[in-house]
Amino acid sequence: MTNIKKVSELAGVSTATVSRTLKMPDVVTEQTREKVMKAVKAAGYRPNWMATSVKTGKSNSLVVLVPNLVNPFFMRIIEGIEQAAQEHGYSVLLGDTQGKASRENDYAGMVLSNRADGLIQLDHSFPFSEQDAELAESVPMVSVCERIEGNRKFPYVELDNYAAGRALAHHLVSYGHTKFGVIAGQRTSQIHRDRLAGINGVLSEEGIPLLEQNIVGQSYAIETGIEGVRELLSNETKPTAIFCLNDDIAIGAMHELKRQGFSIPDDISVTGFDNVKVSGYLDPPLTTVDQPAYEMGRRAVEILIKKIRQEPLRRSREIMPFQLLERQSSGPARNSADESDI
Amino acid sequence: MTNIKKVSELAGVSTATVSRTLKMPDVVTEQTREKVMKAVKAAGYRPNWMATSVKTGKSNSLVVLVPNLVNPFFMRIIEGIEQAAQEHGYSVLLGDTQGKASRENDYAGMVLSNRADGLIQLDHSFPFSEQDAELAESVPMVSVCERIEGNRKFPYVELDNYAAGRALAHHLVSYGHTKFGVIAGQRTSQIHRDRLAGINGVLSEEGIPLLEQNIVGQSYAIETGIEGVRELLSNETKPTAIFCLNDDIAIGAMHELKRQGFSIPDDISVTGFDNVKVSGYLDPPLTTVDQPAYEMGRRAVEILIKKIRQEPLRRSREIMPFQLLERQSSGPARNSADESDI
DNA sequence: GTAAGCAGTGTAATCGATTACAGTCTATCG
DNA sequence: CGATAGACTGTAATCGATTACACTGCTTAC
Repeated sequence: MTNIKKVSELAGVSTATVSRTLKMPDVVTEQTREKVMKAVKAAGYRPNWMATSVKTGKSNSLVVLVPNLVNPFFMRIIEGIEQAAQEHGYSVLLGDTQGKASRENDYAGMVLSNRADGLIQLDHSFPFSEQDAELAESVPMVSVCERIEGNRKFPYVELDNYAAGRALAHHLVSYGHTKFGVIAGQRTSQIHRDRLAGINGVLSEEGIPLLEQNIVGQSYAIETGIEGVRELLSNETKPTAIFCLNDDIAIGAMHELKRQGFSIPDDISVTGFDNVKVSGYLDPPLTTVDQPAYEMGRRAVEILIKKIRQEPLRRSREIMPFQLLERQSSGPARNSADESDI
Repeated sequence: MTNIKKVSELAGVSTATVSRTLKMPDVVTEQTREKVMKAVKAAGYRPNWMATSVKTGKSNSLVVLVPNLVNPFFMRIIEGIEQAAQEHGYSVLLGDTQGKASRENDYAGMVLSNRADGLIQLDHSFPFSEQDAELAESVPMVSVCERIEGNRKFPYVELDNYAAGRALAHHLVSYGHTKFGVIAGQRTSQIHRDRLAGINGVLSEEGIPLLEQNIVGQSYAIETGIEGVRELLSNETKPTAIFCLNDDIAIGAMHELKRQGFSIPDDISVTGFDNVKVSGYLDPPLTTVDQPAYEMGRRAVEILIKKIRQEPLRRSREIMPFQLLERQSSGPARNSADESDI
């Protein structure tokens, strides 16, 4: 292994000078700088990252906790995180938690053992274990999309999910829909509550009931959409419009509806959430809410780095703008009241 | 910061004993073990990861170089990588290269500076810069899906892309197709060459020509599929079947074909490659080749760790099995020879 | 001509661990 | 009873850097 000592011997200077040449080139003479640089090249020397980290106490790494890697929406966020981190000289440790607490504990522990300087949580849970909870209070941590549960004071970057829920609801109500179904994801998350509250807000203002039995599903997967549709259609009052709480669910829902011979949106309208790449290329293209996922990832990193550097935050909540994308999976409600069978 | 010294004072033992209690619990007395563990708990102590790494010379991290995070196929691979790494006590540093050499250099450099112990490359390029090339010879590196270019001797895990190309071609030829189009991704990659060679192999055996002008596209994106279809349909002889060299391209191609009023597969058959999650839920579901992406990621890690530990490899090429999924986007070729307009 | 100041470099302490080596204590054996 | 082995524990060197402090030599000011 080529270390700083070897280089210093090669260059005929002290290790201190080598270190200075590399970190603060302007404090050494041009002569020595040249000597040192030549030795560095000759030896193929790279400072040992770990050693530098021990000394400086900074790892220049961030951990990102993701419940599920395959969701393209998360990946957009992570892309933003990765870019911004890179630009600030940080690197990203990937923590696929699969939503399991033990995994979260493990990855979150990285910050406590100086393996990472900060933590970005994409899920809604507090990722530390009970016994680490106290230590964790001072850990730089930010959540994106979700809000960390409990009355913790961690900053977060999220969408105005309530308003987005309202926007979608208004959109469908204005098309004359009165019978709704909802296929939900993780029920325990704040996202779920906010989106549903937004939808419910509009519906109750309009005097439209949303029965508990018409809210089905509990995971953000394509299969949930399929099962959700089956469940909704087995109820006595069939919906003419289905809110899917993310695009994957909507993909499954649309697939199953078409398989059963329903036409979208003529028989039933479907909406999603997130605007993943494919949703614009489905048949029909999916009406959904666009989230600036990439930008949200970037913002999370900027906030986190401020936290790490102990710079003051202007605000601890960052609400990003959404955009309702009215595409062709939603349309006017059927006129007649009886489409009990096709 | 709570360090080992503080704990040792708290427990009334030496730092050596603390270290031993944590790493080799069986060499200390039960008494001291208890004392130490109590102090560890009381102080909320976690060994400093960086310090351990400096001493042991191992970072227990792997870098993964990905050209594009949003491709769900890559994410499946990374999921496998992440899982396997975790199980072996390694963590994953994510390197989104965007296909740029400078980025690759940066991330690959992590191994040279002891920030990571090994490297997994998902792209086909040799990720080190010219001046690092020599040092890089001894770096533990594995490529997945792709093969690192140049006559380097790095192990890789891949599909039999040639055979998979042949399988798809056989499938379409057996349906009576004779006029083909290909929408390709990255032309420089080995994958591209192998898949195309497989297709070409079958076609030439069958005496079916594949003109250069019917091979279009050069990136693995949905938009490539759209543009590719436009380009193919503007040629004088229109294809009755289109090979898309990945599923994203196929998604775009199907979308554009349907937009132009073509029926799939009645007018034109479409095939993909990779079997990403959504491809089974498209309308019609996409005929494609399934790659065991998750498993490939796992295998890559296993091989890499063997390399890191300098254990001998049984073989340096790992060819994974594929599976042709015949779904509904492909079917019999139209009988008539003239479907010049619809 | 001497003191002060400054630029450039070296010496050695330090970061937080691990671990070779040495030392202490107890148990066992002849 | 003394020697010896074995079980624990402590001391201090070490990993590969960074950096406070000290030192040297030169310039400038009085």
